[in-house]
Amino acid sequence: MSRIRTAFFGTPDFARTCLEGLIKDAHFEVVGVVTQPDRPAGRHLKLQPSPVKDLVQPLGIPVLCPENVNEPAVLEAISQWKAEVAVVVAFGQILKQGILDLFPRKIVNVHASLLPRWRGAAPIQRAIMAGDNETGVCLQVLVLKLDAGDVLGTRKLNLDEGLDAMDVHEKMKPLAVELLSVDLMDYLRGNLSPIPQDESRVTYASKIDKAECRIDWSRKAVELSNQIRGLAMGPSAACRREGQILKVLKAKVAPGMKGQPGAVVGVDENSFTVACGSDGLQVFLVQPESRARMAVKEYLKGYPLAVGQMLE
RNA sequence: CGCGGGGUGGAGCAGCCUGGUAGCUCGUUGGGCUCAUAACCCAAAGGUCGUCGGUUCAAAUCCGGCCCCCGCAA
Repeated sequence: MSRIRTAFFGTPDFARTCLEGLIKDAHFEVVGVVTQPDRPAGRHLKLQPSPVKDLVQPLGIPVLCPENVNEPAVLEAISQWKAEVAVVVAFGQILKQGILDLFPRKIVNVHASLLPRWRGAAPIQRAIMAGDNETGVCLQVLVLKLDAGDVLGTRKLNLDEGLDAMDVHEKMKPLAVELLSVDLMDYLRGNLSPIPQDESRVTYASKIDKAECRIDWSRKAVELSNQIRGLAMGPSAACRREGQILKVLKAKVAPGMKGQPGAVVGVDENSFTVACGSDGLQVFLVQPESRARMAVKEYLKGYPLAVGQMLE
């Protein structure tokens, strides 16, 4: 059995998991990887390799880290790999026609939503923030228009168990790997017909803006819960206590709690509850400014809260 | 040299500015109360105050070096 020569484009942790899956899969031979250049990151802004580069470098697989993949020189280097198929997962750069031409109908993308819903940058977060009941992962043929390709396969994920973006991200990993090992193979063998997206159902998942992280206590508790869960992976939702930022990382709706929005209306050993526009929000995990995240149980020992106190 | 916060009994914090008895909320252990308890009452154990040096009669506190941790940002 000859293995399919495969090129991989990806950058963060999620892409790394997908790549690991491909490398372990005997049907594929990963002959080259493209990822984002090392970026300054961490506490002193030292250059850090992407998770994908980190995985692949010790394995001796060729890696390209171009500032812009669409440069002719980069295209040329990629074509040298003589890959038959390309897989793109959270790469972070827009692929233009030049790349697509290297892999006619054989460049596919794993996208973390149920396309055509949530095309774009932050699909997991947007699905949760919008209060969707389900989301998922799908495999699509890459086309020039962002996330608008024919869909090859889908794996659904129920969203209604208080999962936050971090949880969903983790649950999606094995589903993505499955799409690449099963659905992609089916497609390449011609056993699967691509399904065009229904353009009337398209929504866009624009990237998260920091301004969206502010908790507005006058909103409904259920909306705040969605906001908190959706932002759990990125910057996190935050309010202020006496001028200091207080991130809220885990909370649930406390039905029936009433009070002036932002007022603490209940405190017990493991949580505190804040009144919202409707119902209340019971908070379990927080992160004070300049501190590590901590359970509210611990938080209350050092930062006592009393009923009646206001959060902004 | 990206910006900022911090290292104080097992946990989360206060005390530092204005040097002079190691504090708070918990936890742990023992005892009491109780039909009972994760509740309540009493008591106890447990800390080289990150580290090295300096100033001082005296340093958790002031000064300097070093180590470590965290947040923001990207």
